Amino acid sequence: MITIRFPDGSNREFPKGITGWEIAKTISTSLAKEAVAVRVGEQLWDLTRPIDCDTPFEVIKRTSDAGLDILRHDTAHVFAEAVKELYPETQITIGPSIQDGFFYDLFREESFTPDDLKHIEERMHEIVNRDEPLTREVWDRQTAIDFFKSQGEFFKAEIITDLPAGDEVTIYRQGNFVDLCRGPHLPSTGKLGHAFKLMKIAGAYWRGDHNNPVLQRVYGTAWSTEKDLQDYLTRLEEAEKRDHRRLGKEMNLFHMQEEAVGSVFWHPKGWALYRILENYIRDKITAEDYVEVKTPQLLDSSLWEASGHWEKFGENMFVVKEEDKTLALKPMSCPCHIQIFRQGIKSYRDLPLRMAEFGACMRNEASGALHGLTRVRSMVQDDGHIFCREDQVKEETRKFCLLLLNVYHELGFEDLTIKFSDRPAVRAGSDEVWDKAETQLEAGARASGLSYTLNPGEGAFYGPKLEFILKDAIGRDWQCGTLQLDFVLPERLDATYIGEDGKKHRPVMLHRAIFGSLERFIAVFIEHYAGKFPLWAAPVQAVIATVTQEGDAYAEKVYQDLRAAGLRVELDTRNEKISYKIRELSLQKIPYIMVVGKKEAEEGTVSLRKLGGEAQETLALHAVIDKLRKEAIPPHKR
RNA sequence: GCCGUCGUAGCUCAGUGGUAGAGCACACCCUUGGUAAGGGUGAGGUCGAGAGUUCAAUCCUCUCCGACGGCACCA
Repeated sequence: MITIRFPDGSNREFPKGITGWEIAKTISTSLAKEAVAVRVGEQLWDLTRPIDCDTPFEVIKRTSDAGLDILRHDTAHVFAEAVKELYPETQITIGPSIQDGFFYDLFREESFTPDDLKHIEERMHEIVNRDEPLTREVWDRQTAIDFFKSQGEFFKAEIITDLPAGDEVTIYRQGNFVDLCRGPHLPSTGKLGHAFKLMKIAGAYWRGDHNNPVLQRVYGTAWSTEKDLQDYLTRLEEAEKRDHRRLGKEMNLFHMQEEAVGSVFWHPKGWALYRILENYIRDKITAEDYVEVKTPQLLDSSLWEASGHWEKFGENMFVVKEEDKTLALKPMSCPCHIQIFRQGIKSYRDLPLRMAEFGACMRNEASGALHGLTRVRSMVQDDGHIFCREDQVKEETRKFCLLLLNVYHELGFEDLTIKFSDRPAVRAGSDEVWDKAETQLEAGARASGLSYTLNPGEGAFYGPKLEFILKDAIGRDWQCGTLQLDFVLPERLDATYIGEDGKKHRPVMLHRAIFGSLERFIAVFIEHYAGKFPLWAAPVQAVIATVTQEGDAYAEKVYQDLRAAGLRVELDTRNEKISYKIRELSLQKIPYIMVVGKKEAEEGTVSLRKLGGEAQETLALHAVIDKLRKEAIPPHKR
């Protein structure tokens, strides 16, 4: 007999060699039905694998995270089996589970088409219906390698060859399909169910290296129930509706075109939003004793050579030849800020010196990297550099973190994660300097009450950094804010200050941004609010819409009064029915519609309708002005 | 940059080896209508660019440009 310990702490005895599934059945049939695997000690095991010794034990249900993971992995196997049945010449490589589903990387001369995916998906459903048992086998390594080679599966053979020497080579068999896999898997394909769907085909390099062959990657989604699948597909649709590229067009905020790839044409409403956010952040940093500067965009290559950018990022810089000179458009503002710092002699009394710029930067991003406003070639950073002494790093870090948290909070973002990236393998500066830098940056982050995850080895070559990551509506993470410690640039560009001792010292430089780029942040802002901006940030805060021409004169007065009160309003006196105007203005996501007709003109009122609501309230004109003015106060002035 | 898909009216999209169509938007007319689409008429396109095949190309082939989805990249 063996003793099985359950998660609630209870123990029970079972005969040696009992399977996890059998144990689950003794608890309840519904649990056994929900079970996809079991946890035996630290490991996840197949339901059908015999258990030989005393162990902590837990049933993994299909709805749990670990369970879903197994389901998705199983779906990948069923996918691979279907592919091998339909297109036997295909080599299969890896097929892991990922967020919301799985992917499988395939090698085949011919491209898979969307039609092929349909056929594969149909075959997958058939395989599920066949209810093929999955069995686990432990193979000798060389046997496995030879087997896969004999099957023409050279990628698989390579994977096995590269497995760590001590690892067991386990094989899973389902029907005629044999695959290398760590497991665990469901007892049979029938248990998988039908809540999966193949989504798209993409290219991916073998082992993620662009020197390797390109494989065809098929993405699929898989869930424990068909309802979950449906919900997921609905979520995708909803996310698409708030895609900033779509809303940018629909709301007439901006556009992009062939002649300016990677750059933005801001339309009046988009530019209004841009200026509102720029001015907001300007207010915030001014209150924190930043000084704002503006530096050149076109600079001689000698400066970039001195700063190290030429060597390290030259490929991403736009270069301009001018007679005997070589100039480059700035990809970032830091070297320029050091030039300002270097003007005149700085004293330790001048530190910390917080220098900010809305810096227009150009980076020659790879064409495939461009994406709406989130990845552009021409952008404006809410850049800033804090020049300080080493002993001021902690306090400056703390201050910045608090400012950033406050800004994100005021703008409505609460879902924030932080990564602390420490020294990379290739770096400048001594270990002693890095020790100090990491310790202080960490201490500063701690002092602000932030929790963060470690991102080992991902720091910049000149110093460790904090990355602030927002989650957008589609669930994508966006790195917006950043704080980077830099001991190298001040050295390279020879920034000094005079210390208390009367001698020259090197300042430390903190590179920092809250939005990152205005463009990217606006994209995130649009998606976060699905275009329904808070009143203070809405480009057009209200539209006065007339019912008939009888209301025109009064509507004009309302319009002028609202404008005089500092509100961004428009007047809609078109010859259209009021319901038509309401529909159109609602689709434009105008926060308030003010309906003005004969009745309102006589009473000196407006009928106010809030976006998303159906109820209206009729208020005196002055009351409406008060109400909107109050609501339109930016968060930092409340 | 790489792999794949796509590019037709301002927008969303249909379509065909014999030089094109819908809905919305736009213009004009009728309508003055009270909270998510009133009606009529009209204008609008070198079918992304270039080359090739063909009697004939928006459609087939190739090259280029761009967009989209991934991959790689993201100081």
